[in-house]
This record gives sequence, structure tokens and C-alpha cells, in this order.
Amino acid sequence: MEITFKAINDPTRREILVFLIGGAQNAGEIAKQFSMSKPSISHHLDLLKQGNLILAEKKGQYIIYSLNRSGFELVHGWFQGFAHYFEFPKPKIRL
Amino acid sequence: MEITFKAINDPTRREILVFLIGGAQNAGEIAKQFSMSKPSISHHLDLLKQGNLILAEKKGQYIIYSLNRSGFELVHGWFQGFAHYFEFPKPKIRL
DNA sequence: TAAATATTTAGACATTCGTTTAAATATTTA
DNA sequence: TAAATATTTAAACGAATGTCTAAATATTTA
Repeated sequence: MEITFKAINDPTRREILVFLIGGAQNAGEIAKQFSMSKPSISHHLDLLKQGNLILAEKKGQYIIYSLNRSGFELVHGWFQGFAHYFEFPKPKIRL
Repeated sequence: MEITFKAINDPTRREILVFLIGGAQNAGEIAKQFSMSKPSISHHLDLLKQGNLILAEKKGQYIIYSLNRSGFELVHGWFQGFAHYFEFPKPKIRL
């Protein structure tokens, strides 16, 4: 939970996630999208993986990253608790 | 966007949000829930407010905080892009 | 008006974070 | 096997973050 929210907190990591909506990509292709060193992107990918937001699959010398449903479900589930609040607002405290 | 994700990133701030599902509360009552100084909680409330996740309304010497729909909608909207990718089951209650 | 209460603001400090360059590991190709 | 390619790991460093205590601001009450 903690690590998943942390992973989503960074703008570069969110951009990586959005980029992967277009389909799985290897680390090099992902890095090309950003004006940032490859080690930095590698670090971001690691955090996204820790947060279960992406999956990594080794294919030869490449590592192919794709979106991982489980991290998104975790966050989505957390937000569901608030969905109820906004649909049925609790009365405010005494005025 | 950036500030909203940042606000959600901290565990204490997420606990405050969950606490406010139970209804609006003043700063002192919120602070009582945590083993942390009042200035720290005040700082967290400020960040949540900046992220449009809570509203602050002054009532006499108290400041009453309540959940703010707009920040939640922002984040929810961002996640919707992934919902299509994963084909999440549609929630029964709209956020 | 003075004291009490509620909350924030300011300043300090240790920890975490994001980035870089250099080096290491793994795989493919010549 | 050696060189080239893909990616990560390590080490360093400035910036951002979360926390605290002390002081300031605003409001209510005696």
C-alpha cells in the first residue's frame, strides 16, 4: 500500500504508467521517452515494480515492462471507500 | 495534480482522509487521533487542502475540515484511463 | 482588558528522494 | 572468445519531506 502510493507520487513514474497504456515496452524504449539518464528510469521502473504497478519479464537481453493490474486495484479499492461518502454525505458536525 | 498526488502519498494524511469519512471535524479533534504534535497535523491538513482533498471552514475559534470532492475526482479521473486498459468492473456508486 | 483556548507559522534538523556518473551483470553477435 | 548491446547496481549529492519546539495569530471567556 505504502510503496504503491509512493510509486504513483512521482510525475515521471506516472508518465511511464500512461506510456505503458499503449502496450508493453522494454526499458530502453521507455527511457527514450524521457530526457533523463537510463539509470534514473531504471530506478523508477524498480519502484513501480515494487508497487505492483508494472510487471517485468526478461526476454533475451531485454526486459519488457507492462502494466500490472494488482497495484491499480489496490489504489482503486482504497478510493472506493470515499465513493460512498460522496454519494451519501454524512451530516456535518453541529453548527 | 502534482500536489494532490503528493498529498495522498503520506500515510498520516491518508488516515486523516479516512477519518473524515466519518464526518467533518475541527483540527483539534483530528489531531487527537494521532500521536503527533498539533503543528505537524496542521501541516498535513494544509497539504491536503492544497491538494483539494479537504475543505476548511472557520467557525469561531475552530477550523472545521471536511472531505472535498474535487481532489478525489481528479485522481479518480486519472485512474479512469487505466480502467479502460484493465476493464475494471464499473463501480455501483459514482465517485 | 487579560487570560484561556484553538490553530497556524517559523525555524531547525534528520531522513528520504531523485538525479547523475561510473562500474557491474547479462545476453547476443561477430 | 571478444566486442557490442541492454539494463541494473553503487556511490554521491543537493533538494524535498516530515517532524519537533517555540512563537505568533485569532477568538472566546472571565
